Amino acid sequence: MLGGTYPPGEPLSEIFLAQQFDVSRTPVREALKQLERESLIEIRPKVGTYVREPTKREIVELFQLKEGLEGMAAGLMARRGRTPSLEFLEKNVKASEAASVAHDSERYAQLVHEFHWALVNGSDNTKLVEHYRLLMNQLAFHRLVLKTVENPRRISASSGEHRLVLQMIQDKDHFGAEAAMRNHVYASARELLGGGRNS
Amino acid sequence: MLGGTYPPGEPLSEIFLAQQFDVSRTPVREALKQLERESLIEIRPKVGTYVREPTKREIVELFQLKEGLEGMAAGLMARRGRTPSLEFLEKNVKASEAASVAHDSERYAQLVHEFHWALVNGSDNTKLVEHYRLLMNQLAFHRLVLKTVENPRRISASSGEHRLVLQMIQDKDHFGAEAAMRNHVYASARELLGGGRNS
DNA sequence: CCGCTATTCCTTGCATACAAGAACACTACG
DNA sequence: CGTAGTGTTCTTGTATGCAAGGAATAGCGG
Repeated sequence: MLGGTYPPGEPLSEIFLAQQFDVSRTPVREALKQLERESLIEIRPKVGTYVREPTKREIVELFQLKEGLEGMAAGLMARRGRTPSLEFLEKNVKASEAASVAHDSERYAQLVHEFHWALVNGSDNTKLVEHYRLLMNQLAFHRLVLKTVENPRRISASSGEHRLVLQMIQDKDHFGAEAAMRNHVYASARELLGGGRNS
Repeated sequence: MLGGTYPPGEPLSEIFLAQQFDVSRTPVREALKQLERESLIEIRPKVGTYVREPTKREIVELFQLKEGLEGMAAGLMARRGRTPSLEFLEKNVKASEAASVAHDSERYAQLVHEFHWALVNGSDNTKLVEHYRLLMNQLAFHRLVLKTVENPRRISASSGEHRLVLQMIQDKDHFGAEAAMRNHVYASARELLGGGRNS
């Protein structure tokens, strides 16, 4: 629904959105209620509905969760042996390394996105996938995350970390895979947030 | 809302619930939509609304998630030093051990519940708490979990595991705390589900 | 007696009218 | 000129009527 971008803090009246999508207020209200449960908007009763601005602390918390969930996924995937997800990951890492040496940061960003999702899906745990989707919904629409890291050094390091995670999964080292993935997510978050583990 | 127990598979008509709570269908519908998002019920359009029965696989997946999230929480809490949550945990473990030797399984079950929640809250990560709450909502209403384990041997072992987790947190060993908590959750789940890591 | 078909009843989905409350602007008074 | 009071207008919350679709059942034909 909110495919585009509404500025944070902007009021979203139900009647306005209803006219936008040419429906009544009822389905709009249902959608807004969902978005409120996902912490994407804030509905103040009898006052108005506003696009929510995540606090810095929340961003840090979300990245901590991301680290834990993706680490879990890596560990679970490492126990599974050869799967279509693993083959996809292998091709993805190869393509990432190619994009890295070619300095094609846009393509690399896309491949990174696919890598993380393939890994989570590869965990073969639908509940984990569902929680991860919720988590990413909160992070994805934040402009902080949208600015793709274009630092060539970071891209090269990130690519190496991806390969390390892949290697651990191939070796069925679930312990190492989880650690490697956590380290990778932590490093990426640190790059985005500017260092410092706690707020 | 669903404080009580509706049998799984039972149809829940909106109009019936509306009469039950003496409100119109609109707020009932909103509540049901939320419960559907939490996978507690299933709304088949133009057909009916039914209490959802989690599959065995989903139960296993949820326990895997529980293991990961509670492990995360233990690790995060171990980094925090002395907090009110830690003091609460210390008192809780003492009380648990007392209940264990007294074979008061009912009191022990209550203390276990408080232990897990105190630990998650002690992580000081509101997003983690929120995801954990969602997770437990799916598990709590399942009768499988409600049958408190009354095996004295398991109670004794569980109590010891709680103390070990507490010890690791006191020692600020976040790595050990996470491992100990994971092991505890895994052992408890195994007791409930009857062994076997995968379905 | 069995199978097919049409109809009726039930459900949820949507649109709209009304109610309640909060914020804001305007006015009157100190 | 400042401030308190009041009225208007906006918002969301709720109730209700209607529409659409699926399922079960009754009726009919073989």
